[in-house]
Amino acid sequence: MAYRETEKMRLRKAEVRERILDCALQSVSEGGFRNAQINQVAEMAGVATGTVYRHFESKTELFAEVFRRATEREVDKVAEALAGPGHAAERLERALRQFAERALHGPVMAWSLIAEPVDPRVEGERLEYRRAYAEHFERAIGEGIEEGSLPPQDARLSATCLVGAIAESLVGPLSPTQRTPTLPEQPATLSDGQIQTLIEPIITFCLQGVTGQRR
Amino acid sequence: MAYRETEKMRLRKAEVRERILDCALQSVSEGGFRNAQINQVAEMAGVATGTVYRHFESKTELFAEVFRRATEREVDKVAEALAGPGHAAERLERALRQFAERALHGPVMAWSLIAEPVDPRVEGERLEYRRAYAEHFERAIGEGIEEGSLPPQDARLSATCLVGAIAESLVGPLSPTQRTPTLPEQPATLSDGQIQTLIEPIITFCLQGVTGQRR
DNA sequence: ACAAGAAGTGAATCACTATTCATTCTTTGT
DNA sequence: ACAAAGAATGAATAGTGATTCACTTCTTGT
Repeated sequence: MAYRETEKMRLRKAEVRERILDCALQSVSEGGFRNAQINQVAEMAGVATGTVYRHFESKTELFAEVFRRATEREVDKVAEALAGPGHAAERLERALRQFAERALHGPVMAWSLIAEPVDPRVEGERLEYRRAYAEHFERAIGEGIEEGSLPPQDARLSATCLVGAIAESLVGPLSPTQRTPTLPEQPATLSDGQIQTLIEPIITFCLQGVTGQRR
Repeated sequence: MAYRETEKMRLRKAEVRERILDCALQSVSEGGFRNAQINQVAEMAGVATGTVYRHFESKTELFAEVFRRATEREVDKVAEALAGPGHAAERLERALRQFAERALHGPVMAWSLIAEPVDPRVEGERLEYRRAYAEHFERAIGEGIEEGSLPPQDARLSATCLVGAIAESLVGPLSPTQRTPTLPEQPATLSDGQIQTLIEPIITFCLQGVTGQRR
């Protein structure tokens, strides 16, 4: 009995795992899930193909985790915006803005998270991701109803509609300009001005949907 | 010079093509795009694998056409609902109801059209499909603004939000219950009562979004 | 009835990559 | 320094299902 896993090794393994995850994330944020390959990720991370399998069950599992991670960042931002001061409607507005602005600034990743065709296992993560958003929105709406700043409504459905409305209106602007399928996904970069013009009517629609009040 | 394509042959070919298309459509409506295979479709249609390729460039092309077809039916229904009598808001309501009810009654196909991960070529069709809906809605909203029954707004964005909101709120109810990936997609069948309960708040949100009026 | 041209056939092939695993390299405790 | 236990390697493999194509069958005009 000679080798016993030591702290040093545990750390090193964790580092490698982390590096693989980072590289996979980067790969996705550059070319989407479609163009992300294990060999390529392994090379980026400076490890052999097989090593990836020492750390992740399968490609799917790896990318599911990548998705989860990228997602958490985004959801956290929205949660943060919702946690700030103000009435429910104001907080929702901040959160929706946050969501849209971030998406439009990192179009490839956003598109991958929102709309890219992915394998079912990853699609499962996407459902959770959307549900996570919806839950945050739902809570805020629920609070709004309680404090009387929002009319009574099915908070869950409204929240879902919010997520759908905003995601859908971003899909067009985000979707990679159609090209030769072999070329990497092409992000549609937008100016800040364009971004604002796009966001305003979306926010209006969403808030009206929730408040039932013209704005 | 002996064989000259004749009307009879043209018809027969068209029939075969049609049959293949029908079978592919049925295959999708039973198991989604994921589980649709060329061999299987060929068998269903009573032709050899190769024959499929005589009528369609590739699997992708075949299923893109399947998607287009299924889609046209749905879009037509919505267009019909929008074409009826009444103010813009009433017509929109009818159309949204139509959309949601149909989707919830044919959940596998609806899920395939709305949310199933599909290959990029087919995804392209999906974008068009969603755009087609959005265009119809956009027109109705535009008319509403003109006739003064709806407040001024960016009709296109509002329309997009409508599509997103309704599609998103249907994804949950439609999405196949997670099971062994090899088993066919499992539709979540809903009672008429459940369907109505689900639809009501969605409609409310959507109409409020468009009208800015509590209902 | 014949030959030319198409359409149909389906077993064999191909393409694509995720995954494996026999081998080599590292780490650890004695 | 040694042996035991992992960890890493990456070339080879495997699984999947789309696609091909040499051959057969059918249609048509003469």
